[in-house]
Amino acid sequence: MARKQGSHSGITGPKVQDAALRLIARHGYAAVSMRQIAAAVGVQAGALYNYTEDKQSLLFDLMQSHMVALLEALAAQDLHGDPMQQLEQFTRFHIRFHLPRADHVFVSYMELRNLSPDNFGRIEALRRQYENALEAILRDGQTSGVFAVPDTRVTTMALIAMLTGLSNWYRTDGRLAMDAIEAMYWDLVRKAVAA
Amino acid sequence: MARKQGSHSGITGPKVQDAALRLIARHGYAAVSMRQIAAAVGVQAGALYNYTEDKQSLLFDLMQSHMVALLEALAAQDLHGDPMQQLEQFTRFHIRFHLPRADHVFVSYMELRNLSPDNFGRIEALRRQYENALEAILRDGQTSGVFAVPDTRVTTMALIAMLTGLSNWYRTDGRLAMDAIEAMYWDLVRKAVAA
DNA sequence: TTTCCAAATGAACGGGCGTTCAGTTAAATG
DNA sequence: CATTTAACTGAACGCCCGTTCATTTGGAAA
Repeated sequence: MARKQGSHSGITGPKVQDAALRLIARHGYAAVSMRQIAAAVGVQAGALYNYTEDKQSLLFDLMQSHMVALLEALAAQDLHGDPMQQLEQFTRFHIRFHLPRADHVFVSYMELRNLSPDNFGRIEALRRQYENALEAILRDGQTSGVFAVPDTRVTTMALIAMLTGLSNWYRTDGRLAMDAIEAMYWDLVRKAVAA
Repeated sequence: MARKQGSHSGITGPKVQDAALRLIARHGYAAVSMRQIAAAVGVQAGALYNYTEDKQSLLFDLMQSHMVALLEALAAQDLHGDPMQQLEQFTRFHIRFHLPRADHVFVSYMELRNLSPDNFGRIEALRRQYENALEAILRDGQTSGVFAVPDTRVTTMALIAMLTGLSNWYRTDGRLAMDAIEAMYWDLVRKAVAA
């Protein structure tokens, strides 16, 4: 019953990624089987291997594409103005990028230990790039006297944890809209680092 | 070769918990087998069932004991003084309690989705108790005008995420001692909520 | 209409899984 | 020393795992 209607490679491929993302975010990489992913796509397990080398690559590709999209979107922001303005742009960008991608965020931060050592190193390097972008803003502000942070590295990690943690409890049907959340978090960030 | 020397139930029991905690923190609940845990303890897989009803209970007990210990330690703090002082005590307590328990923290925040619905509800209730303790302080400070937070619930979640995230990158052999970290995080927290 | 081949099937591979349990061991008890 | 029993073994249960591959299918190309 192969190829029931039309050529499928352009359709099934993305469906595999989508199903894998949703299932892994929900149950965890180790708890999801290739047969479950295949069932969600509507094929047999063997067919998945037309679209991924193996299960590990499936996880790595999900995480890499998320990180690459994040870094590209950040670059496209073209942050400008003084450090305080740049920090506001970064903060709002972070929230706006992450909130609609709850599954990606979940997988990227919870499944690091299921990556092979090589793949872990690659994802870590991308993460560090992103952290460094924030730290550069904090250093600029510290130098120019706009910020008074105890340590730029520690503050970077603290702020990213605070912002990313939002994805763990925010619900689109909750009592607060994204704009309101964004304003509240910017308020907290601004005060925390202000001189 | 049963019972090689002395009665073991008081020894093997804790060893099972320790091995399970370390292995689950390292590899994840679903990725760790009962046989691996047994091997780390030095027994056969079947012997584990003298100490736990099943694998699920092993995970739940680890998380519950962590949360109960956290709430008991918090109660023992007997927070006193004005809201700002109480917030400082809470912040420093949180860091001092969590930093030496990296494995417990990791498991408690990463394996929630591997709990059965009933067990999930129980752990969530304990977590909410802890969050509420912080939110009560924030509300007091907001009422008395010492704090100026945008929303006590949002601020609670933001602060806890920031503080707990520390466990994900702090290394005891890193460049910063716990006391220094504690002071830095308190600095960030204080400024973020101050009126 | 015939040929071609991308796409998917379905069975099979060896192996590991959580859990149970009859049997064995050796420390504790009398 | 004889008995009891807590602690553990080792084998077995049925089941699911990731991955491979010969085979089948049916739309597209000639």
